[in-house]
Amino acid sequence: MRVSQFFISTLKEAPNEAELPSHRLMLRAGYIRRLSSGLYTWMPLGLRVLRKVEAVVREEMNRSGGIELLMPAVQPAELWQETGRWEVFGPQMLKIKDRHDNQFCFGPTHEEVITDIARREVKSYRQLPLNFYQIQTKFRDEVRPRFGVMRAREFVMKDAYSFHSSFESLEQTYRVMYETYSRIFTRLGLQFRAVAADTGAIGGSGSHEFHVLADSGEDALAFCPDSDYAANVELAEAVAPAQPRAAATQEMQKVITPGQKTIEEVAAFFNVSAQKVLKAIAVVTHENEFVLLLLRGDHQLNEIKAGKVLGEFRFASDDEIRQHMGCRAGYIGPVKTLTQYAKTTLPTGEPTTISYEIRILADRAAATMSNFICGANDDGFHLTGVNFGRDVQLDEASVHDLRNVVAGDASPDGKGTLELCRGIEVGHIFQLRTKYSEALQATYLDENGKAQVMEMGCYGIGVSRIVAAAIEQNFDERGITIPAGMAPFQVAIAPIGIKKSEAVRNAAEQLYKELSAAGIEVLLDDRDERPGVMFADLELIGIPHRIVIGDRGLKENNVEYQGRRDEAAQVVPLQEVAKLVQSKL
RNA sequence: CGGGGUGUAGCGUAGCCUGGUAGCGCGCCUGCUUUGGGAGCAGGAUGUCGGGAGUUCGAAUCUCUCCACCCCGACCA
Repeated sequence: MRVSQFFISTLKEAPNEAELPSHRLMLRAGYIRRLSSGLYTWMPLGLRVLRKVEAVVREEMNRSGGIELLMPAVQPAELWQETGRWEVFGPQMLKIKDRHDNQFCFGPTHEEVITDIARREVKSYRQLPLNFYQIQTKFRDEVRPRFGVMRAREFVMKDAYSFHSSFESLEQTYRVMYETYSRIFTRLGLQFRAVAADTGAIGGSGSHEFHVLADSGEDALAFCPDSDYAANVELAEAVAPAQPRAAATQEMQKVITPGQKTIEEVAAFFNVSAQKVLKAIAVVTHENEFVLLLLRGDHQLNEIKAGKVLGEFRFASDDEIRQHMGCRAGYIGPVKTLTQYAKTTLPTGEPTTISYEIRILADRAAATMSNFICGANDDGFHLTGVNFGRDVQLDEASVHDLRNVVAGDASPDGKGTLELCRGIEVGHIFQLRTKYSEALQATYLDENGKAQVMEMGCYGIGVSRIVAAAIEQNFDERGITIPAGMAPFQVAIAPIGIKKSEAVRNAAEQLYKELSAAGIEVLLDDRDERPGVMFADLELIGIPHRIVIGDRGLKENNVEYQGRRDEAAQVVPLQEVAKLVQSKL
């Protein structure tokens, strides 16, 4: 490709809407342009990258038995009503009406459509297993689109769905997909990690996420360097401390702590570590019960874990905290120095107060604290020397895993300690089991001629997100340095003074033809720009290999080669540069 | 949706507090010079100052309102 016949549109400065390196660079390099919040045009350069990723995904899916098809992006409401997800999916789903006033949605995912295909087309166990996939545009009306194509509303996804006559068959395909995903991300040259994951809204049992490792990733991952344990922090179990609770040695005392509201302030006030301070978090369940969650001061609540114990819940408002605890949020604690009262209204309309016991749930680590500090349920006061058993009743059933694991925690598999890193979720595989096949009555006839519900798996890859994630992992101060397998072109030729020097022009043209004929994607910068402009652009857009041709070198019959990540260029005889480049590809 | 912030030319920004004909850098167009790391000189084009309403003789600037976008939280590939 000649630059003069292509379209390159780079920016010296990134629009201020972008914050993340990958987002800024994709805009600067002219990979993408924003149309509206969460909606992006893939510019010619960016589209080439996107297609590269697609090609690898498609190739590996085909290799491992995937069968490609293409489903409509627009889907009828009736199908979604059959599985009950028309309501459940909520505002994330873009709902639209046609001219006949019939309801449709722009597909956020395709379990319903593919299961409909399966129930119509698959009749016998002899046809199973099957693994259909497509690469297609999805739309999810994200609460908060951000980071460019990383979390766009419209995005390209590879979604695969497998159907089976037994759970064993599902497990087998699941393992094959796990390996296929690992191969895809390896081929793309990405540093990634597969982790056990929460199954979330899609449901089902087994599930793994594939994350591209990057500090800016939205997910925290826990892994054990000494074993193969790895899980999303959402899921990673915080095991109970090995040490039992130490005996109470201090008397409980009420201490005036004016203005000390946060854990940090209280710990500093008493000159102890946050580990000695008990964190109390007030929440309200969907049944409107006020509950106190207890954590060690240095630990953080894991809302998914708490949700598994409590069901849906929300954080209590300041008013609710005062109503139930009689003080402000910074001073609440589990010790009932006062009876708890709640203001309420009698059926007669008369205001009154009732006393009752507030339910307490403690994290495993919090439950082993002793002689600790906590709020006194009195504005401006804390209690020291507090102990469970003596000052706060806590039964076994109230102790749960409620916190996020932290680095240094024991690995749940007992084989060492956990480390944390951050990742960008680019793939997710699920064992759906029969959730959708049952709802949609996708059955087949078994060996005995009996109708059986199909087992299902589903396997997603965020194709467009991979491009952003790859850049997030591969950039420097001059621009994009993505792995060659994803780069928009493999080689760039930068001729200096192409319009002036016939020697340069001839050498560049000949090299361009030679490399192109060898099937290499070459970009010839024939713009008659100054070298600085060419170098800056070619580096920004992330071409892995560059050949510079100038009169200076040609006098000695030399050109320069420089890899995108190389420190400096090397001088190469003109005749040998094609061979050199080919050896690098 | 809750909290915070920003909207001035294609991009980045000054001006706003204290109202008085909208400025700069980059980019773009023309010409000449220049050509190994985002050139120099000369000339030029481009703004409903996010929209609307109001206050005022006069609004980018003050007030109200709507909108868009970004950031932090709950969702997910």
